[in-house]
Amino acid sequence: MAADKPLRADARRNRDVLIAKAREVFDAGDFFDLRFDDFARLAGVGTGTLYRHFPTREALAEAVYHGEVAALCDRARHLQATLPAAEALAAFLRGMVDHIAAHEGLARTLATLMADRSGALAEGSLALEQAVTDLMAAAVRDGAVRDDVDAGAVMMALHGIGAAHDRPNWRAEADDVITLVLDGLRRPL
Amino acid sequence: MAADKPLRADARRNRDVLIAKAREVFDAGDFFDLRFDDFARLAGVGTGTLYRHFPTREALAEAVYHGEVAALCDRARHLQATLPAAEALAAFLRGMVDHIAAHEGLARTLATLMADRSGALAEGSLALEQAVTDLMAAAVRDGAVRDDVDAGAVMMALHGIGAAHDRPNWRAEADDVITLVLDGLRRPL
DNA sequence: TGACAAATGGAGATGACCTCCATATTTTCC
DNA sequence: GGAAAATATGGAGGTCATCTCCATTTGTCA
Repeated sequence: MAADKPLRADARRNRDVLIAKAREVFDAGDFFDLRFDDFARLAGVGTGTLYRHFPTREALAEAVYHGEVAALCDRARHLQATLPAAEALAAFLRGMVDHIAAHEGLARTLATLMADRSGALAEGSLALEQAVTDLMAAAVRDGAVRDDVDAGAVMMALHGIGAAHDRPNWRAEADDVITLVLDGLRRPL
Repeated sequence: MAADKPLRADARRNRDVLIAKAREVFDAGDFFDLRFDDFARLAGVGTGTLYRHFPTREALAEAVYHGEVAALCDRARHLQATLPAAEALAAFLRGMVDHIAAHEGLARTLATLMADRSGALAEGSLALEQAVTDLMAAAVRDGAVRDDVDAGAVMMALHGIGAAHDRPNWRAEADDVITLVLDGLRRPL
C-alpha cells in the first residue's frame, strides 16, 4: 500500500479525469443507471483504460472516497485545534450530517457500494475512524465523555445515517441520532 | 397491496419452497455467489417460475424479510405486555443485537439488498418501526424517556448496526451503540 | 368428466462486463 | 535530438448471467 509506482504522465492524467468524472456521476446519483463501459466513454477514455485503472466499480468508489475522507479528517484536526474537546466532537458529528446532506448522491452511492461485502471501502474509513477516536480521546481526557465506549460505535451510527438517505424525514432523524449519541456519551450519572 | 389473489395450490407450494430455500441460502451467506437461475434449480423449479414469483433478487429478499419482521414485532408486543416500558424497550433493542448476531448471513444479505436504492425493503421495515414507536411511546408516558426524539432515529442506529457486520469487533460495538441510544434517550438533566 | 384458467420450465435472445493485443505515447539513454 | 525500450491506450469481440416467451402440464369448477 505504500509506494505507488510513478505513473506515466498520460496515465496519471487519465486517472485524474476518471476520478473527477466519477465524483460527478456519483453526486448526481446516476452511477447505477450507467453501464460501466459507457462510463469510460463518458470520461473520454477506452474501456481498457478504465479497467486497467479501476478493475471494479468498488475500486473507483474507493478512490473517490479517499478524497472525501481526507477532507473530513482535515476538518476534524482543525476543529480539535480550535475548540474545547467536547465541542469539537459535537461540531464534527453535526458537521458530518451537513456534509452528507450536501452530497446526498455521493453518500448514497458510497453506502451502497460499501454494503457489497467486499469490505474494500471499510479500509478507507480507517482514517476517519482514527479522527473520531482522537476527538473522543480528547473529550475523555477533559472528563466530558465516558471512557467505556469507543469510536467504533459512533462509526456504526454514522454509517446508519449515511445508509438511510431515502427516509422521508432523513434530516431531522439524522440530527436526532447525533443528539442521542452525544447525550449518551456524556457520563451517565 | 391489500388483496392477494387466491393463489393456485401448486403456485402457493412453489412460492413457499422458494422463500424457504432463500432464507436458507441467505443465512449461509451464499446468495451473491449464486446465479439467479441456479437458485431456481436449487429450489427445484424452472427459471420462469422463479421470475414470475419474484422478478428480482430484492423481491425475494422482501418476502424473507417479511417473516423476519413479523417475528420481531411479536417479540416487541410480548415484551411490552410483560415488562415495564423502559425495560421492554431496552430488552427489545438488546435482543435485536442478539438476533442479528445469530443470523449474520441473513442480516448481511438483507442489508446489502436494502442499500440498492430500491427502497423496497424500507417498506417492510414500517411494521418494525411501528413496534419501536409503540415501545418508545409507552416509555415516554412513564417519564423514562425523552419525548423529543422519535423512532426513526433508533431505526437509523439499528440499520447502522445491521449494515456493519464485517467490523472485527462488531458485537461489542453494536452493544455500545445500543448503550448510547438508551442512555441518550433518558431525559438529559 | 370435460373444458377453461392458471402455472410451469427451460431454450434461447439480450446485453453488460471484461480481456486482449496491435497501435500510440512517453521516457530513457546515448 | 533521436532511436529503442517501456508503458499506456482503446475498442472489437468473447463470455456469461439475466430475463422472456410460449408450448405443455397441472389444477379448478360445474
